[in-house]
Amino acid sequence: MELRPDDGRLLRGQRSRAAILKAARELFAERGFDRATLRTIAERAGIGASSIYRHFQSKEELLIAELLDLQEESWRQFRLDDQRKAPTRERVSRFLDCQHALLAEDSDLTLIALRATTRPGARVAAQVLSLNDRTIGLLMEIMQMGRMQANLKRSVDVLEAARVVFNITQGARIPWANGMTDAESCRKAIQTGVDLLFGGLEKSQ
Amino acid sequence: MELRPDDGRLLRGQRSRAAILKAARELFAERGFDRATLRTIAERAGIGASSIYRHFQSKEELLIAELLDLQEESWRQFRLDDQRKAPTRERVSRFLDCQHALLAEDSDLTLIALRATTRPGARVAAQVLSLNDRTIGLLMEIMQMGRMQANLKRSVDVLEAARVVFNITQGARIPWANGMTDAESCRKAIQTGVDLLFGGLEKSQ
DNA sequence: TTCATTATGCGATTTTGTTCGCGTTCATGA
DNA sequence: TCATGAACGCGAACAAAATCGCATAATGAA
Repeated sequence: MELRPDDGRLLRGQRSRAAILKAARELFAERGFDRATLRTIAERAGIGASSIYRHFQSKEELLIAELLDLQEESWRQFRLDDQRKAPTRERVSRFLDCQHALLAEDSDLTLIALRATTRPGARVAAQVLSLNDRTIGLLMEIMQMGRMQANLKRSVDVLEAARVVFNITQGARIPWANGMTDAESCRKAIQTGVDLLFGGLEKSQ
Repeated sequence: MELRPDDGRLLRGQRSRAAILKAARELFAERGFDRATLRTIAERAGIGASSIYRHFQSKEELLIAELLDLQEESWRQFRLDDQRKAPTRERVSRFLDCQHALLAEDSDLTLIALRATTRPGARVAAQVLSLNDRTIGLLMEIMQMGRMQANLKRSVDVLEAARVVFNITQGARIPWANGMTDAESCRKAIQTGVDLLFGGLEKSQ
């Protein structure tokens, strides 16, 4: 039987879900993902620890929900003043800068998203991979436009190119998220990588 | 006080360590990393579960030891008939093919190595990151030679270029390790990525 | 020998993510 | 009014990695 959207049980559930997410965000920010236990999150949210599993399938999902919002926001900011006629390289750079600006505030997010992709079969892995695919899709869109405008070589496989760009960002963030480089070096590494990709390595004769 | 290398305690420790690694490899191969518990590993190795921690700091380290061997082996195979005068692109491709051929037999290894890099502060994370750096170093060597032989543009930052190549491989392996593509598609994705990087995306005028 | 030191081994315990069984609440329909 | 079913909540329990305190064995120094 179908429940009406304003059913009292559903409403209570939504309040709980929101309280859990709020508590989780706070505690992740205070102690980091691994040090924030589900029991303390539940306590702050005012419910029992096991009740969390009525709303999320795993601890990681608590963070991924946040990553999803963040990505949406970065795309929104990018589109805010995207010059569709600008050179493809510049558009890609701006896209990555928008993303970096937001991600740079929370290295845990990057790390846990990556960790989630090492849980084959889990729903959270599929979520992150599909989120990655959406990012790749947007990059592909930008590059496809460049290819049409004869800005890029016609021989370029835009899907593969978008994947390469994505992998460059992903790879550059790992040392940063491990505290081995700062956010600015991470940004520069991404930019350098993109420049190399666009310009190519081989001497043109 | 310094212990002699043939001290009875050290020898016993080495035997235990070897037994643990042997049992771990077998069980990882039989059930995969996550399904192999430390208790069963310890049981097969003929020791107590907690004793494993005398020799390794975490379960993941048991697998990383294997990854280390595998990398050494792939480098050995690469050097076996490396044509130092061949075009840089070809040398890089061969390098990656050697690596892929060995890794393709064990997707768990790739996945757990990646997961290990999401454990900031842990020794295993540093181990994997430093192993990655060695791979990047070898790639850099190859490209530096190409740059000297005027095979690559002089403006190329070989370290960054090597990082990009590495990130391409790393990124391409995630969907494969999650069972979303097969090993051959993974290999092709790596090759396509490298080709794009060498050729560049932009139209040369 | 005796004592101190060091590496190793181990059972008990802790920690933490997750599952289970049961109860509660709330709308619906006969 | 009362049974039904669905979403939610919870304490107990489970699973597995990791920690702790203590015991044992091996060696060298006194």
